[in-house]
Amino acid sequence: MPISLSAARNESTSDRFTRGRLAPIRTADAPVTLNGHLRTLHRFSSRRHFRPNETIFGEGDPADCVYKVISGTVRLCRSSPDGRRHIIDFVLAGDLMGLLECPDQPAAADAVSDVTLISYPRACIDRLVESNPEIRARVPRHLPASLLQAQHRLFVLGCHSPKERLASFLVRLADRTDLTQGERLDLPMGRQDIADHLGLAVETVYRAIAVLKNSGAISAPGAHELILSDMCALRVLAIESREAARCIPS
Amino acid sequence: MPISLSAARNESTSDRFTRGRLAPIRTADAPVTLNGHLRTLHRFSSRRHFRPNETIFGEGDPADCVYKVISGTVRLCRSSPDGRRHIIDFVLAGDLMGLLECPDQPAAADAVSDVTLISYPRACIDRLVESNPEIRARVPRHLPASLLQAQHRLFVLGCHSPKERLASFLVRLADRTDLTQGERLDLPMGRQDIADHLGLAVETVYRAIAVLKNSGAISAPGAHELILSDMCALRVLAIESREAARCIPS
DNA sequence: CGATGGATTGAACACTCTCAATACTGGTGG
DNA sequence: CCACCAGTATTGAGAGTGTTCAATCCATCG
Repeated sequence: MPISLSAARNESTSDRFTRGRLAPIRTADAPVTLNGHLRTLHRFSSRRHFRPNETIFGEGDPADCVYKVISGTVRLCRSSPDGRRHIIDFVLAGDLMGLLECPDQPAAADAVSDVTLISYPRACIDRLVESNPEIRARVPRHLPASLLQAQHRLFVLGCHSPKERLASFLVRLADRTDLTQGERLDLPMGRQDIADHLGLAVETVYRAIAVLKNSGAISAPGAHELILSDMCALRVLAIESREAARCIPS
Repeated sequence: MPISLSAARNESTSDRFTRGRLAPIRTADAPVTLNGHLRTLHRFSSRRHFRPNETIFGEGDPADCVYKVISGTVRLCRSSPDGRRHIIDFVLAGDLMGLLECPDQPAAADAVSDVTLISYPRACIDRLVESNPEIRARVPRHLPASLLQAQHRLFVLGCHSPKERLASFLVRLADRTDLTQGERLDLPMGRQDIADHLGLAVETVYRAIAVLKNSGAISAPGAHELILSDMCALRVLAIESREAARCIPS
């Protein structure tokens, strides 16, 4: 189960579903069951808080919960015995993680910044899903999205230069946070995290940032905030394969 | 005759199908419906053949079919306008492709070797799945597996040296073809394909192969077949993160 | 039996990584 | 309030590795 479905821009689905605001279902006995499960879900869910760099769960831990990140940023990483680390993805506020079915966590999760999340026992979720065709039809939409996302990142790691990787990363982050042109982009993660996410050395990340700054595509008021002044240029760099360069200048 | 013909055939198939020739679904008589769907599926499926390098479908084509590869090997690739190409994965005989729900193909597919496959209209599959809980329970298992696989490859591309990437690739190929120790591994794809899959230059692939040969881990009777003489060493190289080095010497 | 395209190897180069040094920053304690 | 400290950010220089360019070999095919 695990891995992160961080691509979950499907907020509407998850929100409604976790908060029990679903419209009543018309099939014979479904409503009762559904409400029962929702109650159970609510009863067993718990809100938790983590400090920066605190571990939420480790690689290989039993994957018995689904999490919804309320605030803060989480990183999902895999590491090899010799210390190399790869950050599969960052999970932002509003995203779900742990949706992927799998007996134990395929990646570790730890807090990048202060994190608040709600954990739901997987069994409850499963029952809820089973008992309700509507939910069933919606939840699995996350997977295809994550898979597409992963494939795109494979493309990036396989073919792109540091500058392009960074642009890719920034563009996606901006899109995920509904950033409007010129607004400040919050970068909760450190440079090392970015490096491990993009398959680069930290210094290379700094240099890529410097290059983008010099070219005028971005500016950096602080280490943890950027202004993407030229989204158009960034999108061109972050070659989005066939939907390439669909550039909408401000 | 190649592409246009096949595309045309595709079209007509799906057209006919989507024009509502299907029996309506009634929950009551599921068995009947199921059989009906199976019949429909059979009627609209078609067996097709492709020569090496022939295109099966292109990136962005409407994704209206699910394919089962009967024989041969297919490569799924994404490419950027400037010619860089990444091979997401190879599809081997017996594998399914096109299961991912998505309006249009996120990657192009073309034949590596001579390929025979059967295509099923997606809509048929969807109805079949909907109408049968057993099938429904099975089909979606593919996705989590693919996602895990993709995440593992991200790790490989992000953190591993050419030698390690090659080892990873070979080990997986061996595992997928149920290769027993010492047996010949068939490598249907060319060196360039391997390079594009591993995010390396062709020459680097040659050199990685040379290194593995010199270390005695593999030997190469021909360009398209290898003998993995030391699977153990290969698995150690192909650091499989937490299940690392689960080495079972012959 | 040339020819074309893939496989293979060599050498030079470019780029990223590594190592190392310096500058910030927030937090702590005097 | 300021000095200090630890961790992170940033920049520089050199080394190593993968890429690029170029040449050769080999096999399949007309």
